[in-house]
Amino acid sequence: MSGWEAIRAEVMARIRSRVWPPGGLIPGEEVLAAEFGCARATVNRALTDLAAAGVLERKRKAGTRVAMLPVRRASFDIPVIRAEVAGRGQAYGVRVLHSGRAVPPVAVAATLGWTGGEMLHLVSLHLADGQPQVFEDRWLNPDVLPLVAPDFGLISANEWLVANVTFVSGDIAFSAAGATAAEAEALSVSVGAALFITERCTWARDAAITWVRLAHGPGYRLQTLL
Amino acid sequence: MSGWEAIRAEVMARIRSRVWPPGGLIPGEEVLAAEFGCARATVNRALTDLAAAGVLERKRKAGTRVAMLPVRRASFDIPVIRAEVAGRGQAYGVRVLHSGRAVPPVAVAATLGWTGGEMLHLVSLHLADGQPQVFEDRWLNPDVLPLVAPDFGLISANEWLVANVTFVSGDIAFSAAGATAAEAEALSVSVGAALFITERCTWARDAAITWVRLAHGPGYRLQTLL
DNA sequence: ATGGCTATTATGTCTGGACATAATGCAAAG
DNA sequence: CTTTGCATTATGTCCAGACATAATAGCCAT
Repeated sequence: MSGWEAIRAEVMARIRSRVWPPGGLIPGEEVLAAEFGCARATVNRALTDLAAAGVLERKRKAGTRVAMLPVRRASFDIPVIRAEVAGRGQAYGVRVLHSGRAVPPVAVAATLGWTGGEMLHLVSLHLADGQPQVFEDRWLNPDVLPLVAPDFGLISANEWLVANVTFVSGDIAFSAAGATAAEAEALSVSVGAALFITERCTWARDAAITWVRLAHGPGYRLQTLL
Repeated sequence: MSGWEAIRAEVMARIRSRVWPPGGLIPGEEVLAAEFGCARATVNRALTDLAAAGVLERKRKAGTRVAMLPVRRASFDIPVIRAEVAGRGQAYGVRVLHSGRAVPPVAVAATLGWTGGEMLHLVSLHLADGQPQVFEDRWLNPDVLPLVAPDFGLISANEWLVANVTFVSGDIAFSAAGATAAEAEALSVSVGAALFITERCTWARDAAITWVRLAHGPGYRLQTLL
């Protein structure tokens, strides 16, 4: 029960018991090192970790203080549909509903910064034990694909991209939206039913790779411990 | 352009350019330290950071390999309503719609592990420039409150708790749901409209503190960079 | 008072060394 | 052939000291 994790635990205990109240300044690293009988680097390791978790706020010279809001940041694993389904012991499957080339909607082109013409448009449905789970609407930059496009009915587009395309940056957003007609039919819900939406964009060095919108069926939750 | 962040950047560059492909084993810390002309601890700092971000997977003796899924983990700041509203330059306000004591619904009691009788029930509406933003439904353990309860019309329950109650653990979940009658009226949307839901539970050492469900108005997005 | 300069100080980072720990693979014993 | 145990090895952690950096606080001149 020693090491930097023990120090982190002790610091957390003092924060929770309000020995060090929110907003309060805590002793400097050297003082704590002396108290715990370890090197300053070890205290630094613990405090840096807590700062990364949002529990502490550190500034040079100003010192370290307890964050006003004890839990400011949460992190969780981005779900991979196949892994999620397999994790529940169900059989995973994809069904391609539509595949073709078209000019993307303005909203998609704008988000990706796409100024070319047509993109590859792929609409598919992810299944668990044959039951519809997630409705996927994806636009792909055709330049990132090989001349002979892979068969996205065999491997999901997401997994093919992860394995074959160098990605540089991206963003992800969560929201709620009513089911469109296409989504409603594919997911067997009524039009307008509340769906959980994940929207993801990825870019290579200077070119867009893909934009994807996942509509999760009812009951879907994204959960994490604080 | 030196230091452990430079090493992290260089490692990332090699991963992205597929010099080190997904699933591949990368050189050991000592080898990299020699190559970069720095101490092993510095390489360790960089690799540990990338492992925390989910980009690398490290195991003693087995070595370090590039994660199969390049972005497995995302983190973002948990929004604090008052801060969000203020950040947009709008005036923040709360309106308490209901306040009283009652036995909580089974679902709430079960999630919190509450076996007592009545809890404090608080329904309020968060406003930005007078416009409804978020509908809050909260159940509070009365034991954590002082004899003279604070006025939650002046300070939001969340902020009072953060400042006054020692919290130990909790969890948070995001989902989508259709607006209930009460939510629809308060937020000026139609019944059944898709709302983004945040649900949070917190516990003290052994007792429940609070359960809260926030229903965000249409257009709400939770966004983060990858 | 006010503006800018400087000394101080807490954290950030790095070094080069050390021991701890866990997992692997080989070798010896059953 | 299987199992047990040991040596090897890569990462995990730690130390003591050093310098870098940023931000504060006080000082001084205007």
